[in-house]
Amino acid sequence: MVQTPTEDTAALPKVPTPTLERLTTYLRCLVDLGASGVRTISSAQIEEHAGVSAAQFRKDLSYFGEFGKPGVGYQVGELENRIARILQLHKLQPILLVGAGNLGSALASYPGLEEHKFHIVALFDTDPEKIGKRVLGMDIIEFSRLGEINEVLQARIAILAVPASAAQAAADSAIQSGVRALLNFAPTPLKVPAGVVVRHVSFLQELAVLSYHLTETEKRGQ
Amino acid sequence: MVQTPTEDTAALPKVPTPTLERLTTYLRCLVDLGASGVRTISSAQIEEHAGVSAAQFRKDLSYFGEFGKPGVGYQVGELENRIARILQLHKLQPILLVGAGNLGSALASYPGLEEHKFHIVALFDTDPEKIGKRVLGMDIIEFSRLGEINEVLQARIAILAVPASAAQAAADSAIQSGVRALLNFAPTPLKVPAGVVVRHVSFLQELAVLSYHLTETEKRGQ
DNA sequence: TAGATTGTTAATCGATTAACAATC
DNA sequence: TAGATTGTTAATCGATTAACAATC
Repeated sequence: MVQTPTEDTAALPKVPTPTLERLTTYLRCLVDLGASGVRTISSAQIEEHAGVSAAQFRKDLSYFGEFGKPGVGYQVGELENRIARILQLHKLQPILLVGAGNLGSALASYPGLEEHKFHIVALFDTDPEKIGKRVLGMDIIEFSRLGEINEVLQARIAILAVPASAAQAAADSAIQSGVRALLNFAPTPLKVPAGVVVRHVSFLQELAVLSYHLTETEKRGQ
Repeated sequence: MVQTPTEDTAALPKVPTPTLERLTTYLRCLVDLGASGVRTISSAQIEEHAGVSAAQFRKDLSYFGEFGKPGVGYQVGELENRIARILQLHKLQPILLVGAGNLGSALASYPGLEEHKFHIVALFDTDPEKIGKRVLGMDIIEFSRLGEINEVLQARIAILAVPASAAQAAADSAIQSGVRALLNFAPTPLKVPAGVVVRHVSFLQELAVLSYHLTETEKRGQ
């Protein structure tokens, strides 16, 4: 196990994305359990409450260190804090929201955003009709001013709730202004430089997958 | 390869979920290419336009039959139709929407729904303030009437855009009324009987994954 | 101490990628 | 026919599950 001199950080095993996604599930589960007075839990109890196998839960945590005591289990409060810290949910995250249509406005007022320390700090749109109108106490700002505005705000995350035709331009501007993570609600893939992370949420894609499974279950049932 | 007598259908190889998700990407790509006058495409061109490798594309299609001609490629229009058919996007799909808050209303008016033959046929909420109000020409109906209403409508897909606390009850009612596929926007896992498919969309989960990656890229960059 | 439960290693499973024979 | 490109098989990669030694 000789480390080559050029690698100065002992490359930790890369964390699988499904593991990261499950962390938020564990977190919600822990918050719930904590609220109902539970102080200690075992991986078996997580399995029951979160619907993720005990083995999977322990494996997931193992990417980040040791969290429990053999024979005892995990401290609810402590585990909650440590997972929140891993996901950076312990400190305020400023977020840009591009697109102030129906979806954008709904996302801006999504309950739980603030609770998870996500804070939408600016709202952009290209529609002159919308500029200056207010959503949740924020002015809607002309999209072309994104760069200038984010110079001050320094947000690193942007949500794109724009039509497919506008998505790439929105992404480019955001990245240009320093954004390094994009949540894309537009039904189109984005091209981004290395070092920028994109997650894509597609309402229609989800429905299509369900639609496929519908006929499958019918066939089986029939 | 002797078929046991109890298995009356030659169990087709199960289609991986990622394959189904990519089908919608191909579809969009094909629609775009078709609109710009392209008649024939190769898997290599799909790779370029859709950002999915040519090998992956061919493998994905292979679950459903043969679609192209060696040495030639695929007919854009034909492939488009066949993929739409696989996903059942060729016939109207009635959908129930439970929850007429900000998110529910935004989803109801999502552009592209109708284009993909998804049709929201009823909108439910428990809030007495909202009952009878109209969204997109539809009355908002008291949630307790879901069963009675769907007896007539016979929708098999429901979208849940309700708070976490109401999600399980909404799912139960929908399933009771004949729904077999659920798209869950509530930040909580659902318990459903076998034969019911659930897809879960979690805005906060997506943001949390991005948030994690942000610090990772910073570490690497640093 | 004995019983419980962890963290980790090894075995399994499934999806992606690469390679190529078949064929237009 | 020769060149191009498919559909499929085999090799690789990565994630999940199972098993268990370590330990509270």
